[in-house]
Amino acid sequence: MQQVVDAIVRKFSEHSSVTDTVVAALSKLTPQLRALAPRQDIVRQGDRPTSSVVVLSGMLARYHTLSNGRRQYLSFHISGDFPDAQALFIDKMDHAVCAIDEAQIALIPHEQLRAQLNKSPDLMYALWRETLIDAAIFREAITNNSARNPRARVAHFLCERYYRARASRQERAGICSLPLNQTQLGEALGISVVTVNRAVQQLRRTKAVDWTGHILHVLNWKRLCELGEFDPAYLHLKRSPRM
Amino acid sequence: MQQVVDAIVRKFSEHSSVTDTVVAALSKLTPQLRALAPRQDIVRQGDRPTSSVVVLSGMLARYHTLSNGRRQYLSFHISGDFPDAQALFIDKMDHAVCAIDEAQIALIPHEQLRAQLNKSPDLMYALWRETLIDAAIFREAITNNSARNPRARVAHFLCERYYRARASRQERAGICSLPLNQTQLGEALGISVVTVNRAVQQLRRTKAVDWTGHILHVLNWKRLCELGEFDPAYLHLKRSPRM
DNA sequence: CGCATTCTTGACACCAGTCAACGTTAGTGG
DNA sequence: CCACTAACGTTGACTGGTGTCAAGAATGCG
Repeated sequence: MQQVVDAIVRKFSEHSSVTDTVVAALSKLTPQLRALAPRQDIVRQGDRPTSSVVVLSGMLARYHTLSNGRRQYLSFHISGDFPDAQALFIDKMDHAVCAIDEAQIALIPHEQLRAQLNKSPDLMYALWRETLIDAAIFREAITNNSARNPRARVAHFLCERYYRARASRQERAGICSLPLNQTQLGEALGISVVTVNRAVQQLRRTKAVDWTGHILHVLNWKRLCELGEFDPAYLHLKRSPRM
Repeated sequence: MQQVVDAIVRKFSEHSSVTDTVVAALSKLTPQLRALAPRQDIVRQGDRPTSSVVVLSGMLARYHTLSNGRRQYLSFHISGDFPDAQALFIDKMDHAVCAIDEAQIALIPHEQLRAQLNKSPDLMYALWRETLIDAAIFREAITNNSARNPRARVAHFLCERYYRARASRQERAGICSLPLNQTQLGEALGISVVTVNRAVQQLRRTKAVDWTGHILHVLNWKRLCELGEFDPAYLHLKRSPRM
């Protein structure tokens, strides 16, 4: 269970001051651990979850399913993230949550979490802030998918992934795990696989970044930021990680 | 001031149970009223606001400014909306807020609002829920701007505007105010003005909807929903308005 | 009435989607 | 260890949708 508290504390520390009372409140939780297989759904559109998911390892994603069956990925989540925090206050899921690769998660019953939120306002503010930053990331995705060409779109996406991985201090410098395939990236960015492929190759040629076999190599962070017009302000971290 | 409480109560009632204690807490606020001219900014990217905006009348919008100067509209807001609620818990604005047409707003000092949130958990949950629904709308915008063709994109946008206007019970059936021009709609949906124009004309030909001169006429709601693949579930309203 | 803004239209170029084939990689079982 | 397979990445040819540009029509406001 310590593992769960640690993941949440580390994540919350990125944007909030985590006091002892917050840690104490989190320690009262008795989450249930669970392993997910690649592509396994943990929450479906229309569900009314009674527990909140916390990612411990691996990557989870949220997605919409369109009437033609197409899938639109909305966000990707790593250790410490709450991909369905909203379900605490909104009954019905308007999107689904699935695992991208093998993932470990914790399930916290809503009742338990609500009880601790009521006892610790700081915990409540931290989780609220978490959901607000989530919204900021969605806004940036609107802009990215609406106003940038495919190359910039992919570059921006890679910037965000790498920056958030660095912020979580789980990865070595210059490298981060990115267990997606190009089809899925296309479904996130609103472009076809072929276009993703050509954009990735263009980026490789710039020597700013390489992405092969689930590992992202950042070779020239500054240049990659320029290519993606990336400004991390929208992530609202207390301090920038060393890049 | 009653006007401000009314607008907020009406809006919160759409998704939450507004108890007497919530109304009492809201009545303690002493907001400052302000009129905005069309296109006037009220919050700029990078600002650290000390008050929250509540829309009383007219339409406000949030937008990103890109490095090339282009503008990406992120959302549009009407009476009762809190377009910068996030600033209560996130210092620095990652986007700007402006008026679309002539608008009346109320400014509530953060300190005051925070004090009342602490006194009334129900108020806090209602505002939190408000921000969560906001996020759901952003997610839908990602999908709309990434996965639908221009005609469906415009149709979906019109559906959302009309549905939210009906939910606010401020407009007559069949009609709602939409004080945008086609250029702005293009900047919201990630398509060019010319493409917006052609999509609007296609929609007119379907006899499902007409949009001329800042007034949206919905002629065939069911057909419009089909054209826009619109399902209002993501708005998370307690009860659907009569359409 | 005159001007500014917005809407509308057509011509044209090009980017990105689709389709289809092929290459590559990784995992599986014999 | 190799053969087989499935998933994924890559490429080219082609098409069509969407952006850009530019001009003209309509609308609204002073």
